[in-house]
Amino acid sequence: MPETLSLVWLRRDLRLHDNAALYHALKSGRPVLPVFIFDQLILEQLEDRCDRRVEFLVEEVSRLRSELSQLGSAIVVRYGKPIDVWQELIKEYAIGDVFTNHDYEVYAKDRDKAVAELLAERSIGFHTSKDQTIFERDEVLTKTGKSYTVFTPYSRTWHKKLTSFYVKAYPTERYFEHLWKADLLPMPSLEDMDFQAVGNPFPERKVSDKLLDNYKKTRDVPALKHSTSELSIHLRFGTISIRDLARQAQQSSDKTFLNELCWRDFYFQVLDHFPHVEKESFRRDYDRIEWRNNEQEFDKWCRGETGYPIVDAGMRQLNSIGWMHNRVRMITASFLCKHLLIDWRWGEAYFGKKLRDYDLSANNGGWQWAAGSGTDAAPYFRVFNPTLQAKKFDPKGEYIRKWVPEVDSKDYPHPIVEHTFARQRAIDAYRKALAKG
DNA sequence: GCGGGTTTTAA
DNA sequence: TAAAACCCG
Repeated sequence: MPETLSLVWLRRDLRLHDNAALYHALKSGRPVLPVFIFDQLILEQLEDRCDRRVEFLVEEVSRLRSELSQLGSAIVVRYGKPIDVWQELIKEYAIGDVFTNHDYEVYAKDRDKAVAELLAERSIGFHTSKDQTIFERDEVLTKTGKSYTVFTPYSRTWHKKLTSFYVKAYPTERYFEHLWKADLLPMPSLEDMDFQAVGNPFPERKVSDKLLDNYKKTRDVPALKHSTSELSIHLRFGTISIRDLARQAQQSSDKTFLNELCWRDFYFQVLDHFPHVEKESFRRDYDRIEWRNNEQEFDKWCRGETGYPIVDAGMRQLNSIGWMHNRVRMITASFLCKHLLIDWRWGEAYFGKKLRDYDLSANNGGWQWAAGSGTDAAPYFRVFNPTLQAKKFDPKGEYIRKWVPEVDSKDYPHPIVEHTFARQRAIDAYRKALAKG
């Protein structure tokens, strides 16, 4: 009779340090074997066969594999449909319990439910934990027990609740001897999954105290090297612990970065409580807006050829490195929704395709904020002026010239639409949609 | 078996 | 942070 194991299913928590599910598995009294599944359902839908996210995953899973090997243990890595892989694993291993961390996306919740049911049929326990957020679901509620839909009151409650206990790391290291003793197991390569490497380096998985102390000043200056933490990809895949990071941010004199982590929790709980936001506007009457959805204009926006330098710089940065500075994300998003009157879902999907740090909750929250259709939205008649935004946040035009070197030449296109006209057109379209009600 | 101090756990 | 578990004389 083979030894009964506890499996830890890693998904977007690719680390052994301070991992809730791993911790609980290690304390389950059974030898622990980690598992990672490259989800065929997601990967085969990616159009571009050079994808930084897949590349990052391969790199990081491979790193975990080495770490575990040094500890005398192993990780099972498979490519396939999650439910099929679990069918295989049930046959191959004597599984007592499965441990994993919460995921808040609709697809993920359905997937986990299906796997939990499959395991339940064999009397295998499925235990889930909070790990990627500081507070989730119903941990931050109004006095009347309702979920917040406006950030400021949410953040007040969030910060009040944030005692040192909630940012304490799970001491997994103490129980590493409970890892199952096993030899290295094979893992699929990027090529096996029909992807190719881009090869550019990923940002560091740490942040300096100096950056956090000056975050309020630097974070809106896209021209500045390391203007922001650039940790988004690590937060996306859990290669950094949110608790370690929050603890560090809490100790900083400037609490701006900590508040950004609060925004992150906010959008996770919005998606969890209001799953309709994935496809529809949070405020449903915003889906009555008659978008122009001009495809030629959309293509120009995608390529960074709108004739608005800050917008073009942002889009070219995105296309070139798979990342865009957050200040510029707001400007480009606003421009698409308001100036071009293109459905926020088109822009959201484009960012989703290109961003190496793509996260559904944050991306959707940001886009719905820009469109004005979301939680905590500014009134619709407030339309970003891209020229003023550029003057304010890139006064010397350094960021613009880095990504749009031909900006001062005659080759640079004329503005795709005149600002004052576009602004009024947007306000009229919004007013018309929202008045019907 | 008891006081007390220290470590671990809780999520 | 607070309670429980552990350790030691």
